[in-house]
Amino acid sequence: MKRTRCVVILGPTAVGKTGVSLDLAGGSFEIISADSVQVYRYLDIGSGKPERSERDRVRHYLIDRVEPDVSYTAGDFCRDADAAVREITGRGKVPMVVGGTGLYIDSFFQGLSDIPGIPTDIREILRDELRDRGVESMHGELMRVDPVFGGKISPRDTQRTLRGLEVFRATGRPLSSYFGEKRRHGPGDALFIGLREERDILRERIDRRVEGMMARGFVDEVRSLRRRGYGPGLKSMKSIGYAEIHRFLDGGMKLDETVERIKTVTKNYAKRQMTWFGKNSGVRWFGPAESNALRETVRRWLDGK
RNA sequence: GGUCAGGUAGCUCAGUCGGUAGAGCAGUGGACUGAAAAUCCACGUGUCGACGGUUCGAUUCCGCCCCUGACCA
Repeated sequence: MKRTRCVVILGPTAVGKTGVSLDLAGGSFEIISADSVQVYRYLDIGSGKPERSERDRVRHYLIDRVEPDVSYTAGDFCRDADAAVREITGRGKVPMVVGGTGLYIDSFFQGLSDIPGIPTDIREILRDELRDRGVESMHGELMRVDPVFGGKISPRDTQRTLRGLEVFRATGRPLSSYFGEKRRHGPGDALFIGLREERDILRERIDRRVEGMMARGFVDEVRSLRRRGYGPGLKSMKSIGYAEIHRFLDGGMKLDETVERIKTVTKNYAKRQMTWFGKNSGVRWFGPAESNALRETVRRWLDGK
């Protein structure tokens, strides 16, 4: 078996990826969700998961993959997506990767360096040190052990500073020393399709989408998450909307402010996604009026074995 | 009607002991190797409410007017 064929649908939030992918799926595709929030069980409304009925119609992978208290990563995604691709092709179908998490998609198709997992105690120690010393001091330490990586990031970039340090402490090697060693993951033969929408229209769609989530009981969803013991400290609960509603439930914001805030941060996010995907060469972009051309492109690609 | 507090960037506000002003948020552009819906970087000229006065010079001081809020009637 050589290169597995695969279609990828990407684009900013609220652009309509779910609808388009379900339209295209027909009987020949099964969908792999490349979405860092839809992987979590119980995060349904706020993550914009496809409806149950839609998931019954077309088989979906990597939705509800883990409980909300685990920390799912890009590496996990690569492994899981790999297995899903194998399963789908084994069933005689074509995998369609659909999602807006650029890091997941790039990691899967361009590969991720093979860095060992980090023991949780190292992460905990780092978090304590961060609290005591502050980011800049931590970044100073990173500059001593990995000036290449440290020099590329801001001294205030908490996330990457900690990442650099945890890799060094766990493996004794600078993170940057792994960068040359890439392991290829995804299928080599993929058709990348980007969904685009005019900026102002996308912003309006986001407003309506957030309002729809609130109407469908987003707040209750977060309440029940809390009842199950999934509090605001969890990684999954830092996701857009969830973090804001936790704050609302803790009395930190009024409801109307919360809704406005969610709309705003969703728009911020859509912009970041467009920046990410914009860098991606080899993506064929389609607007909302070009669904026929899109369909035709996919059909031709499928037939052109 | 009176008193007090305000009217400064799209929004919330800071400031100028008189020399035409700057933060946060928003917005725009960008980065991105296992938390990525995360994390981070860059970009700040606007009749400083209107009109007069004082002054070499007023957004700043004075007068008057308009608007907003609170309180008193």
